[in-house]
Amino acid sequence: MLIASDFIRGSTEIIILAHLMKEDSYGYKINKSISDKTNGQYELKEATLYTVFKRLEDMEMIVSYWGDENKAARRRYYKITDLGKKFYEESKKEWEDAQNVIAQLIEI
Amino acid sequence: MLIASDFIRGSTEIIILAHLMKEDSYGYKINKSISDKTNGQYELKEATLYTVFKRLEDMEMIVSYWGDENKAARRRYYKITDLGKKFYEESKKEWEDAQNVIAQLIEI
DNA sequence: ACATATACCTTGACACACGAAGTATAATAT
DNA sequence: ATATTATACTTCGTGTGTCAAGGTATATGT
Repeated sequence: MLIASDFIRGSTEIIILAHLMKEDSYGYKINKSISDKTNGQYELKEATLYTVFKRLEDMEMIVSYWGDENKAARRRYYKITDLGKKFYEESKKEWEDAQNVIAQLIEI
Repeated sequence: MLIASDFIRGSTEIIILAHLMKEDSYGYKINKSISDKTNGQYELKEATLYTVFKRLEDMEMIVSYWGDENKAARRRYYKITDLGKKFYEESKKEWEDAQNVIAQLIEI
């Protein structure tokens, strides 16, 4: 079953940052990873993905650099900054708080 | 701490329907209840609240009627329909699924 | 030659939440 | 008496995040 995007909205930044906490990565790979991890239940649309990268870079949560592939299509890698790491940890707490609040309100 | 509204987005309908599952109610009271239940961590803005009522009524999830108060300010009461009850139960399941998916993606 | 997979980018539209403002009555404080 | 606060609903315009639809480019398989 597919996940309604309005339930995910606002979580895309954290999801991407969570990936970058592990290692530098690039858009296409991150999206594949999301799709795999959720058994196809969820995947970001490309337009959304690159919009979020742009936003996170403007916020200085991530920086980007071109991979030196001489073979395949060029990849733009993203790296999380110290600010981004801090933001990720805080956002995760906020997310948990929000889930608790909503769960209480809808009586789960 | 206040809850970021993007974490709530998409949950407002369920939150309101959850209240109406208990009993018919009106906007002001529902919002007070939300504020009380969350110890002030969250409250819907009035514009949002009435927008959601409008949307739910258009979707035939709820119906409304004027209260017969002869004393205080007039109240518009809302009642959940059978369709609304069904929608509520389904949405709750979807919400839980979405939370599990996100939790997995951000490694909680 | 053609299709498919990889990989990135941009533009415009849409839906939801919200800020700001307004209307109206009842209760309470000064 | 009159000013303020609490109750209660409404409408209009704006902003943000997501997405549909389109595009570019290279490598590999058939």
